[in-house]
Amino acid sequence: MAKLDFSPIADTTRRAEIVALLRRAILTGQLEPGQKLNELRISEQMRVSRAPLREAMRELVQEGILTSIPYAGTFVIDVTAKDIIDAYSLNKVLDEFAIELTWPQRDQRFFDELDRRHEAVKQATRALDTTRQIETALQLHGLIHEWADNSVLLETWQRLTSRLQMYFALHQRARNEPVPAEDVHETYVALMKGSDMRAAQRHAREHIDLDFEELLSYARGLEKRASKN
Amino acid sequence: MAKLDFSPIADTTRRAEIVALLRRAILTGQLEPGQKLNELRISEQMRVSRAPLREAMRELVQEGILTSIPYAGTFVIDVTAKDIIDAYSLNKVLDEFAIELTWPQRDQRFFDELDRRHEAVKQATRALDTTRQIETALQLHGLIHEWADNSVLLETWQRLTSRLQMYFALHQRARNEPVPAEDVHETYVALMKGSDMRAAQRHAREHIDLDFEELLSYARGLEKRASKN
DNA sequence: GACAAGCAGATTGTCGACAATCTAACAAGA
DNA sequence: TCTTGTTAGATTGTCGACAATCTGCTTGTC
Repeated sequence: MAKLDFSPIADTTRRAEIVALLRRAILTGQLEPGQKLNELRISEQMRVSRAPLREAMRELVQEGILTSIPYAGTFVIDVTAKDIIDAYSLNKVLDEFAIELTWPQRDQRFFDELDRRHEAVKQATRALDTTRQIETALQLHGLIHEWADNSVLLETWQRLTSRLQMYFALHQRARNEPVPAEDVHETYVALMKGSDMRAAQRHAREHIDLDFEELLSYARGLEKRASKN
Repeated sequence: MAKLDFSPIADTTRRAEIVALLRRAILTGQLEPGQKLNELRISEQMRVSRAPLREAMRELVQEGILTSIPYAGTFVIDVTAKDIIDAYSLNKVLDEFAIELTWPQRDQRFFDELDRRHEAVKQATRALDTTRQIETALQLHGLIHEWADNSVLLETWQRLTSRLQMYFALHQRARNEPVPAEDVHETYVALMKGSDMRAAQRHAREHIDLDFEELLSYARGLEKRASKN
């Protein structure tokens, strides 16, 4: 028999498609933080009944990007400066752990995949596609978590990433400048190919802090705006 | 005005109650790993319709203790030795982080709460109430995560804890001996009250490893049994 | 004008029924 | 005997309607 790997077939339920649609809308900032999701309106727009929509929303609530208040409604989570700080500081810890687990397992396939994802970021950057740039950067970043061979870590990181992606998207949306033009991942990729694990861990931590400062200033702006109400 | 803290009123939806019921059934091992949840049967037993039940199940799927296959059913997650290893190794990392965050914030209220929870564990142990013993031990363990003042960390730890509680419950159920009789938390509490943070972190890691060995042997048994089918 | 009671509209929560899909058993053919 | 097609039953996925709850406005009273 030919040894062909079939990928799992796509989810065929409306629910799964709704989840994907909503998640994308939230993570790209099309649905803004705090905004209420009206079930009737959305279900009519999507041409589905409220049952699968509500189930989809329950999933996203547990995923941490929606929040629900009984009999009041379901809302996109609010973004506070503290949330961003918390998410980032945990992300650092997870990254250090992921690098530690991945390190002894690096092989040619890992390096190839690293390059592939790095290339995808550069391409999105050249195309000035900010949404895609965020996505690809997080995917590059996520390789160590996939490679770490720890399903709980991967799952945890993916949950965290949802929020990070949302924060970045909001940030990008807020300032209308184009994205950081130059390639900030060059050093990271080089270090992950190198032989000094501690250095890689250190850089991951510092590199994060870099983007972080920008995000935080955005979040502080949000805070101020909110406190006026 | 009298400064009285009101606790939030109970969730009034059926969905929330169903979630609580199902979670408890799973975490105490009344529903076994791999077991299928028949929607019609459960909804009849609980005297509710399938809609809130299905929404509840979606939540528990995202919580990581159920797994769903479209048109096939929703099942209690399987427990493999690797899952336990993964969960525990991540738990160690989170613990170290939580201790680091909590350390500078420890105050009298913290110490009091530590003692209170410690006392609850001892009481459950004396009463030979294994289920409650697991619960209280995890609550004692969770104090550092609550005190760390990092909402993302807390949320992450709670997700992880669900599984740990399930693993422990299964383990306790498997062997019919009474639980570890003596108080294994004495040292931990003392260290958390002390002044050597590194020592506390080290102990948390080692103490975990202790219980861990027992759990693992249980998981390996499961593996063997599964591979025979 | 301030305030409470009550009503109307909108929205969420829940229900029972129907449609789509899967599973397992059986039959037909090579 | 093995494979393939068919069918019946059971189960999950989805729908439209109804019940419970909230919100904001109006009304009446002081």
